[in-house]
This record gives sequence, C-alpha cells and structure tokens, in this order.
Amino acid sequence: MPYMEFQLTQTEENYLKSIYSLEISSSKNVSTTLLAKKMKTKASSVTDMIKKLADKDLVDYEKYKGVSLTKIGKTIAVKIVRKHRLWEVFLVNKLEYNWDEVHEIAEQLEHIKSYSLIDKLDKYLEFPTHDPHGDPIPDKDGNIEHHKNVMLSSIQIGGSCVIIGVKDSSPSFLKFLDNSNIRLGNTIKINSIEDFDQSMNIESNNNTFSISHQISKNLFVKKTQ
Amino acid sequence: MPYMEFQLTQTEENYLKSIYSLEISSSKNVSTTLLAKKMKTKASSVTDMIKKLADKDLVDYEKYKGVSLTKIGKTIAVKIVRKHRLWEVFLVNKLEYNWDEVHEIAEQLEHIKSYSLIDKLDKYLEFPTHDPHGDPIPDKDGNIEHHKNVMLSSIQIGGSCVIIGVKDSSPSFLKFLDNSNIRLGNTIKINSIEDFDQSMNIESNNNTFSISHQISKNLFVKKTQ
DNA sequence: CATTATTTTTAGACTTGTCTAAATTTTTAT
DNA sequence: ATAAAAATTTAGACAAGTCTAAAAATAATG
Repeated sequence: MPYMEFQLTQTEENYLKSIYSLEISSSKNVSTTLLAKKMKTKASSVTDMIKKLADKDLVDYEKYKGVSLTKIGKTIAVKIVRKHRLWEVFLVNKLEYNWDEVHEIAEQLEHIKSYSLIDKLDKYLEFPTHDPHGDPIPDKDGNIEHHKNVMLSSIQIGGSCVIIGVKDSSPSFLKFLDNSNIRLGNTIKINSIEDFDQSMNIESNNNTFSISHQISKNLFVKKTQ
Repeated sequence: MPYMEFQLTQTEENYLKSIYSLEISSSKNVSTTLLAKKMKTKASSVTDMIKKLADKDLVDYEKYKGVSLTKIGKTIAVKIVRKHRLWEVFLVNKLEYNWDEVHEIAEQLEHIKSYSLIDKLDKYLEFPTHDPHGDPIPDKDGNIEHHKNVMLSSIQIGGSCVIIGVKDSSPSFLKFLDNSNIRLGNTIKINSIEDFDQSMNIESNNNTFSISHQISKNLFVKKTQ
C-alpha cells in the first residue's frame, strides 16, 4: 500500500508544521530549544513529543542532534500548510475578512479531517496559487513553488519591483501596510536609501514616502528592473 | 457583565449538544445511561463530565436524578447547533456535497472558535433558515423555530402534504430518499394505507409508489389539506 | 584543554477524559 | 413490601500532553 495515513492529534500536526517551517528557514536540523520557542512550550515537552513522532516515522531523531522531517512527515506537513492557506483565501475572498484577521481561525480550520473537503474547497476557490499574504499554496500533490526570498531591502537605488508577499504576518505589520496603502501587487521604485538607518525613499501609486529598514526587509518582491 | 463566555473543550461542547437534543425529544431530565448511549461512552464517564459541567453552571444536576441544561448551558448548546447547521448549508450549497456526506465534517467545523466567523458565514450564505435536512437554524440571538413534528405517517388517506424534513439523517436513509426521488419540498398525496404493515401508497411527481411505515415515520411534513 | 555555560534529556508529577470493577441508590416485579 | 434488577455513582487506574527540577551531554571560553 502507498502509505498509511494515520490520525494525528492537532498537537502532533502543529509540531510537524513548526518543524517544517523551521527547516525551510534554516536548512539544518531543528533544535529542541528552537522548536520549544516556536511551539510556546518547554524543551522537555518537545523532547517527549519528538520521540513520539520518531516512533511514528514522521521525523528522524538522534539524541542531542535535533530533528528533521522524514518524507512522510514532510508530506503531512505540506498538507497542513495547504489547508491553512486555502482556508485563509476562503476567509478573505469569500467571508470578507481582512488579511490581518485570518491567521487564528485558519490555525483551527487546518485541522479539520476529511479526504474530500480541501480539494472541494480548492475547486470552489478556483485553485488559487497564493494565500492573502502572498505565500504559495501547495497543490493537490504537495508541489509547492517556494519564494525566491528577494526582499525589498535588497533592491538598489533606482530599481523597481512588485510586492509579492510579506515575511512577517503579524496583525500589527499588516495593519501598518493597510494604513500606508501598501498592497500585494503594488509596484515600487526606490528613489534613495539613507545611509545611517537604511530607510528607503520610495515611490508607489504616484506617492513618495519613506519606509524603515524594518519594513523593507519584511516585504518579498520581484524585480522589474 | 452579561455572562462569561468561557472556553469549553470539544468534548464539553458535545455533551451540551447531546443533552440539548435529548431534552428536546423527551422534555424530562436526561438520564446518565441515555446520555452515555448518545455519547458512545460509559455511564461512569458521563457522571464525571456531568459534575464538571455542573461546576461550571452549565447543567443542573442532582445525584441519581439526571441533568438538564441551565440557561447558559442551553445558550451555548444552541450556538453549537447553529454552527453545525450553517456549516452543513455551506458544504451542500457551496462545495457541492450531497446531504448524506456532510454530518461528520460539520461535527468538526462546529467547534471552530471565533466571535465573528459564524455570523459572517451566515451572511455569506444569505441567512438560510433551514439546513439541508430541513432542520431549523437558530438565528444570531439563539431564537429557533421548532418543527411541529408532524410525520408523514400521521397523515390520513386522501391527505396531501409537503416534505419539510427528515428525522433520521443517517446516510443510508438519505441515500434511499435520493434513489426514490424523494426531496424536501416535494408534495405527497396519500392514496391508500395497507392495514397489516401501515405501508403507504403515495403519489409524488406524478409517480405512484409504496413506502414502508419505517420511512413515513421519519419524514416531517406540513399538511396542505 | 579544562572549566563554565548552555542545551538537552530524564524522572516524576499533574490534568483531562476515559475505563473497569465495585458499591450504592432507585426502580420494578413478585 | 421486600427481593431482584437496573441505573447510577465511586474508587482507582490509564494515556496524552504538559510541567518542574535535576542529571547528562554538548558547546563556548579563557
């Protein structure tokens, strides 16, 4: 048989998802402490859970060496990411939520168990490729096109780019972008960069204004030279 | 303050929902055994949980006398029913599920916690009044218009009625109705009733056929004399 | 390289919801 | 009304996921 799809608890699923996201951003084994921070729990609890996941062949684990997802573990993690992002699209596009309000709810919805639900939702939403924050949505088979990780902060003076995503998805950051009229899809031109704090003077929608380095390094962009 | 909305576990919510449905169908205190059967657990587990709910003032409980919902308990139970039924409408009307496939999924979705979600869903669905099985959906304030509980089996020979709901929502019964072309909203005329088994010869959509007593006593109808 | 400092694991305990088995109360039937 | 039957509760136990405190291993520092 292909592979046994066991029923995982929400907690187990959340651990897999966290390991997945930490693996992506660091590409080495995930440490107990880092995972504990991400899961908002204690290192000892993480050790316990890791052992459980290792018993189920969802992670590779060697004492004191951290964890990494197995193939099956990664498949499951990607499925959860797919669910999370599709539900976010539903909440924003259909229920008219703002993009800063959907994370908590999607965090719950991603754990709904059904073989058919998520593909029906995907179809209903007309197969979106990105969630409201610009993050790519894995397809039915788990294929996911990763961001090229080009940040606005890396663009040179005189350069132009389109905003395609946000790195930080905290409500406060998203609300700031709303208030500044910065939207995914907007084209930005860098007029100048201050030497002492790397703040950028940019042009967007025929407006000229300044954004801090803190902001520019949290915006994914695509160059349009 | 009006009343504290505490966070209940899914299990606690399911107990409240079960007590609510048993209260409606019997109008006396709900016994431990009956609740145990409904919850598919043991009587001793029910006793434990009942005490917990009583401590939280969600049920009135006296040893050996069964339970009943308090006002707060009922308010919460009705909210869960509302969520369940609205999600069922979503699954059938938007995601194109059949009415016999939605119960399990709605059983999970009803526990999603959010102050705004269900009212936004309600609006998105254009404020439906009944779920796919004909059960009434409580409004935002918890008002619910109960079925008058007229079953097809109680209609006299020569009488006419419209099917407005199903009592049994099991997939097998619902599939039977699909196959027999019996839909909510259909008008039915009773041509004759067999004496020995109370099966009915009925007319529906210009078709004449027979249905067993088992069927007719599970269909809610509204007389059209 | 030896010794702190940090990270990680272990051991034992607690909570939630469940169970079995035994004790108690209520109901039913003779 | 009293004995038998059924329903209910209590007592003690277990698994999951967490915690604290202590022990062990690894990493960092002089």
